[in-house]
Amino acid sequence: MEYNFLEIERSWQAFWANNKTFKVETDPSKPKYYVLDMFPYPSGAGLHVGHPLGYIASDIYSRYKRLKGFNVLHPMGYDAFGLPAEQYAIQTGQHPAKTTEKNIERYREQLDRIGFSFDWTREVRTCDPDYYKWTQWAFLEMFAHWYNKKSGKAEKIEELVKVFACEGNAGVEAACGDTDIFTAAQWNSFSVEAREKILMEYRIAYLGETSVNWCAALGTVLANDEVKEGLSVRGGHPVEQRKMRQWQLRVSAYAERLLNDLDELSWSDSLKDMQRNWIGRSQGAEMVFRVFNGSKEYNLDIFTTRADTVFGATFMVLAPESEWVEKLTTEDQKGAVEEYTKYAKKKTERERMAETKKVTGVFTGSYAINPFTNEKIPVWISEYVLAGYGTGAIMAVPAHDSRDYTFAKHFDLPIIPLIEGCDISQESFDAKEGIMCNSGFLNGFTVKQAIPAAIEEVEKLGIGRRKVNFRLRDAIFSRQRYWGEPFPIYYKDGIATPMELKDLPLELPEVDKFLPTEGGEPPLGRAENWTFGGYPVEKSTMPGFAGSSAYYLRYMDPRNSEALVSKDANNYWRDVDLYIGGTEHATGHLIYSRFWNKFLFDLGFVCEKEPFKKLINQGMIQGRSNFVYRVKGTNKFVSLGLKDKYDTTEIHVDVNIVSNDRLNIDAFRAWMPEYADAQFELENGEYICGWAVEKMSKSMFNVVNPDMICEKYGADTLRMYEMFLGPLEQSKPWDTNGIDGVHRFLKRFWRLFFNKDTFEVSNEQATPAELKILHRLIKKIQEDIENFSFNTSVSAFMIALNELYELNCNKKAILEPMVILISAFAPHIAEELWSRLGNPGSVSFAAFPEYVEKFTIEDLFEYPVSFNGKLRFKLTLSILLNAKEIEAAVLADENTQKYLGAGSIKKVIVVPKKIINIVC
RNA sequence: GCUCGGGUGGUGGAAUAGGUAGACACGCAGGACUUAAAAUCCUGUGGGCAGAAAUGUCCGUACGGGUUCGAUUCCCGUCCCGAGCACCA
Repeated sequence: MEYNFLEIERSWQAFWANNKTFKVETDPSKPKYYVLDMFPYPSGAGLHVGHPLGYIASDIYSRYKRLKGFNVLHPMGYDAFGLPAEQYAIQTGQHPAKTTEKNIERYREQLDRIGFSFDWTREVRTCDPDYYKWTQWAFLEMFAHWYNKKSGKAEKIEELVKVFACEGNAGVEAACGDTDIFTAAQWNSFSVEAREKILMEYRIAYLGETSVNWCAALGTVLANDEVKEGLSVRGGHPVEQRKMRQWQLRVSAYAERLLNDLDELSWSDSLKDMQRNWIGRSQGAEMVFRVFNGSKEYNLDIFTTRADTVFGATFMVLAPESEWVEKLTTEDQKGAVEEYTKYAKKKTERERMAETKKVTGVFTGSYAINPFTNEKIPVWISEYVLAGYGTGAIMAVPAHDSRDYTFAKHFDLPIIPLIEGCDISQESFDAKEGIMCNSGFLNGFTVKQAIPAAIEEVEKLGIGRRKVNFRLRDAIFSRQRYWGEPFPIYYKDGIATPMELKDLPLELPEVDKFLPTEGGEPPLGRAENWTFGGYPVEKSTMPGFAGSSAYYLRYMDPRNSEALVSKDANNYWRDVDLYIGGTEHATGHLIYSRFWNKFLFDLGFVCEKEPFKKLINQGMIQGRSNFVYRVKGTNKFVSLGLKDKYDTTEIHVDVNIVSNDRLNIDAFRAWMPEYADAQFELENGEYICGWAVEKMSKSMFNVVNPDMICEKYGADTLRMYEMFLGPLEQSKPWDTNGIDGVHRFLKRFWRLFFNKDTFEVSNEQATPAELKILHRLIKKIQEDIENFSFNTSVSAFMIALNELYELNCNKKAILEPMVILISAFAPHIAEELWSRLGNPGSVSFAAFPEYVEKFTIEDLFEYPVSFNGKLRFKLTLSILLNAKEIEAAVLADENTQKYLGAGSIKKVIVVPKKIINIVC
């Protein structure tokens, strides 16, 4: 009987849907396991064959865990707010909710065809008011809390207010913005506005002036991870720096915890490194320099990691945006400085990056005193100093910092070497090694000794202190867009006032157009009566990462109208055991989500301090493009092997009309009108196409649609082939060419259960040889799945099948366990065979077959290799026997004795896992 | 520039607490079945040399060294490819 995959897959998908096979409930009697995919943004283009890779892997793992007796939570939903839908709405006038709904429908159809074991009763959509109610709620909680550095967690702002009223803020150690010190008496005398202004500096969600990535084409600000090389990730529009008053999240308060807690996570080292790099902890010192502009004196703070090099600080540099620029610019220099700051301001991020080598700067006219040498040193301004890092000002040590070096050379400033024997004639000496010189009390110290010694001295002199700085900035949380979560904030007499939980969700209002208003306000400015209690409501919306930051919590209890997640549900499901998704979220979603979780953890709403215990990054699936070669100036196409004989143009051709790199000529002629009368020069009667690996995209004509693969080969083939393609975490091109092999395997597997057209399996007992095949497979599949080495498990299935064919084995005792094993990979065919074997219900909850070592010692000696009196045996199976048993077995083995000569063995050394050494 | 990965047949890739390199699959070649096609099955397939053949032999895991009885695997250096960060003081 034919393997009718279309019929089998259709009927079992219906079975799963009708029986809600994969619906889960909290069940304290069973261990939980939570497998999560990064939910997709439903784009209009639908899924291509690369998208499901991670979903297939997570589905295999989920199914495996179910077989192992776990209560598996495996949900799916949609990250439905986003720019493309809004851009599309601007162009067509269609409401983004409508296009999003349509796209979701298409995604669902495509996903359903692949046979995933999602619990769809838990589906969430970030654009659903019942969902974003809790996004807004979390924001309100952040608004109502501040970060106490003493207790190391978020605390209620009301408590802070009480402290202010009793003691002022001098004793408060908070992660906060710039605030002056005030006493209790002062606080109590402040106006409501003044108090609110101060509190805003403490809130975890706060409104503040900041330099943002402004994208004029999109009319909105973007997060750093939404900008790549000065262009917006979505759309590729230019992005510039601008100062704006925006909602922000005080992510930086959590920098230390975000960094430290990485250690306990089972994430790849490269991903952890990316986050460490992004958080960017650096240890050093903050130091005060006396500066004077001729009339007035100030204390200027700088940050350095090289306090040991103070003796070589021959000038200072301010960032052009620094507030110090105004204070320190003298009359003489005013014109030059203004010109320079204007120049620096109008430069876009992109231009700055392109010109990193160019040295620019201007002298302020002011001087500072080097606190160690007491020398008078000039204060300059240059764009190579960043306003957002440290204090926006540095002490420049040209001898030992390459940036300071180029600057000093360019403007002819003095360079003093501080390390014995270092050569600074061509470049600076940046390495932290060597013996100090020209450095007063530090002379003779190694650099490693000098750094702490210098900081100690600085602290002793009272001109500075130890300081840790982070690169991680607060997250900018406002977007001047329509299609996002509205802020539950209104402005009462100009004061940002939170709504209450009972007022949520604050739903998106209808607008006539999705463009900014003529007055430059965000699209919500078009909403009629966008007020709350008569007061105007915040007009910006939340960014894309808002809705995705806590969705894994919502899945635990998706229909709860009282809380984001109930205590019970959270205490049962706790955290995500396995998270699979792309590496592109390393510094965006995966940081914000961890921050969000930690915040809710501080407040006691969630019980785990980290959301994602284990994380796997699936590789990207690239496209494999095909080419035809047109002879220039003609409509003649020559096959790959002949193209060098002509002057040809390489033209992309739709991969769907090419098979095994052979062009379907009729389909090509029908593909585009201009090729209707194309001429061909063939090789051996065929047109061979060239190929290359490129990004999968419409313009390269290399997009392969999973629906098409399911139609032609079936979902089970698609699933197994995607895994067979190569290691999960590696990027690799999609190549439909190899899919026949996997499809053939499934057909052969199917036939094993049939005698001609009748389903027929033998009830005979299995032989040891057959059992060996089965148990080796069980062991291999189990190990492979746990190591996420799915490509080698597909191979293992193929090998086992070949061996069973050789033995002509169709015994139920062997085949039934194999059906269970394969059900994680190819669930449809497994269900069908499972039911034909006479089992009721779904194979999904069968027990994973148990591996039993049933083999004799003879099995161990397949490959003797001798060398220098040592004899080694490679074992095909790992040994559960202990060393003594093996030694006895080797000594008793006839073949070994014969091979080596009786009595010649002196010692048997067992190396774990693979090798036995026999010393003669 | 810094950080992290990775270089194995015509192709995707197996094999690393050092031990038969190239499993499995694609492709290709030959064959069987067929009026034909599809499907299916069988055989061969890293390279060189010798041989009618079985087979033998040498070379082969980016390149050059090293450790070792033995290196795709470990160490040092070089080259190339990919990813991330990029004036972070």
